[in-house]
Amino acid sequence: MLQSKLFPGSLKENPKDEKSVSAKYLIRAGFVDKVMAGVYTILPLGWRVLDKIEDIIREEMNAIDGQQVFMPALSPQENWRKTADRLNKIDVLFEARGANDESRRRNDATYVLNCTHEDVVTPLAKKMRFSYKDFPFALYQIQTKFRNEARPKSGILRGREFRMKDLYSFHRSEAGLKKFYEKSKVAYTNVFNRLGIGEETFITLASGGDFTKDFSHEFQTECEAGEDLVFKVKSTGVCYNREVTPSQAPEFKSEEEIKKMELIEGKGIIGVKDLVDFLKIEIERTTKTLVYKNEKGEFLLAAVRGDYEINEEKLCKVVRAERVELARAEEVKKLVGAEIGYIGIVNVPEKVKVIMDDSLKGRINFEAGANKTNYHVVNVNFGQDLESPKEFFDIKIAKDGDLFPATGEKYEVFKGAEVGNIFPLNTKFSEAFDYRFTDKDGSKKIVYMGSYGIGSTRAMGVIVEKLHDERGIIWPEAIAPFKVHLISIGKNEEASKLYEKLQAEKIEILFDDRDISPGIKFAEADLIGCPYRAVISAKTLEKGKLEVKKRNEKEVEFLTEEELLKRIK
RNA sequence: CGGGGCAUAGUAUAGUGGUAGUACAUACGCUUUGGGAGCGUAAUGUCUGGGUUCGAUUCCCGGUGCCCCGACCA
Repeated sequence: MLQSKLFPGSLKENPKDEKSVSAKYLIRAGFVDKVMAGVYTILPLGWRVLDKIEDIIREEMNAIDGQQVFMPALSPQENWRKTADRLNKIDVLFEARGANDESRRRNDATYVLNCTHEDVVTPLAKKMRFSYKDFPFALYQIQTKFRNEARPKSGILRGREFRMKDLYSFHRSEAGLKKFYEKSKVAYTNVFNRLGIGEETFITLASGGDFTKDFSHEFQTECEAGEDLVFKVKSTGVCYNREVTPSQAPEFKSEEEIKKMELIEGKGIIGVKDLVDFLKIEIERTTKTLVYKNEKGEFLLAAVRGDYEINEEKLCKVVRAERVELARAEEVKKLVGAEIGYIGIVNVPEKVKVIMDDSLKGRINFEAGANKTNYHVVNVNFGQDLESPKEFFDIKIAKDGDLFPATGEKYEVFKGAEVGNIFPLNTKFSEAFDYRFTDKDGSKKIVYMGSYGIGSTRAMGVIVEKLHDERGIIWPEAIAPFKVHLISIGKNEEASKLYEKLQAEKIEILFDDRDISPGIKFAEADLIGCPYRAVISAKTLEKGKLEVKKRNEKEVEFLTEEELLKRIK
């Protein structure tokens, strides 16, 4: 490719307002162009990279017998109503309909812009495959997804429209699903290794969300621009996403006499921060108590140490509830007789269930709401002012500094960017679409499914986040837009010859044939980040050699054309 | 979803109730060629709808969009 012909060709101004390195470099070097928040055009340079990333993904999916298909971006609303009314529940779902009167006169239907394809692939599979002989099988596609994100961020790391590989597997049994699920982990590991981010990408246990009660597994790349917090158990290497991290609070120790409980008026003192300032005590001494309601309308109190937050998903598991939500102000008042803000774990009405987090355990002389409007109590002690509960639970959101309960070791905590995720869907979608197969004995059995995603555009962004220096991007050879960036300094004729020669050898080469100052050429070559830079100038021609430099090395070498060819082939 | 800010040339910005300026980029000419070159010339403009006004790019209201912080993110 001649750089004089490359679109757009010249450098963009350094984009202001872009905080993430990947957005800055990818925009400035002309890999992508921002159309609006979270929506990007992939430009020729970017497409060359993305195409290679997706080829690698494709090869690994084919290796586990995935068959590629291409499903539509639009789908009928009806499909999305079948699964627990996902049409109304998925808060990132877009719809599409005629944009003007004339268009709507022709066809006034409203469609869903797919944000994932379980709701399309399940009816497809159901139409085609229904004998036990047909299983297992897996379909995948690489496609544009649409998600109405509240806040797109960091360039292509999180967009409203992005490309994703999604694979769906279908099995006769849970065991079959499990087996394939493990195979998919290996395939994913291969993908990220080949993309050059394998060493910093960790399989991370995460919530299955609405999809499944089991854990799902995320592939998290350690990355400052990432949006997830990953907790790693150093002794075993197991990683947890913050949302599911088992957490034990570091003990809050205070060697002191047990004091008498004291009622303190603190009108308008609501919230942990107020309390800390007002009572002049450590935050660990305060107690955060919230009133929840489960799906049956039963109330319960949940309490954590003041420096923690409650993890509602953990709370659900502890009380075996489908879901919990915060009780409304009037409900709280009716239940414990005090306004929100003064709720505590002392003087709790008999009938109300209290779930205490283990961060409360072992404290002496602590604070709590008095369950009396405008009052708090201090110097509260288990055994003296309230019964010590039979059991403490883990219902808090983990934070940096927490310990892994099983071994007591401190977690290593880092920010991660989720480049892939895999879900054991089990029978969620097959039940919803009534997808069953006929087994050997003629009986109808439910199909087990899994879903497996890799965001290819996000992966491209994460790779740049990981592989760059102060001058620009450093692409791994496997996905670089070109292998060689040839630069001529005043000697275009000689360079043209070499360019044609290398092209004939099927080397991917970008030739900077522009008549501009060498400084620009060097700076731009560093920014674009091809693995090899070759320079032809009066100086090199004198030696009869080329100056060759690898992007990730400092030293230059002088090689003959043949030596260069040998090196890069 | 909550809070804050912004909208002027391709880009980044200045300024004004009456004629809109600068830089970079672009085009042309001359010079220049190993780490983001110099001089000269030229072309290019106020997001959208309404209101106030003799007159609005400027003031007011709505819309749209963008940015930042937080919540959310199967």
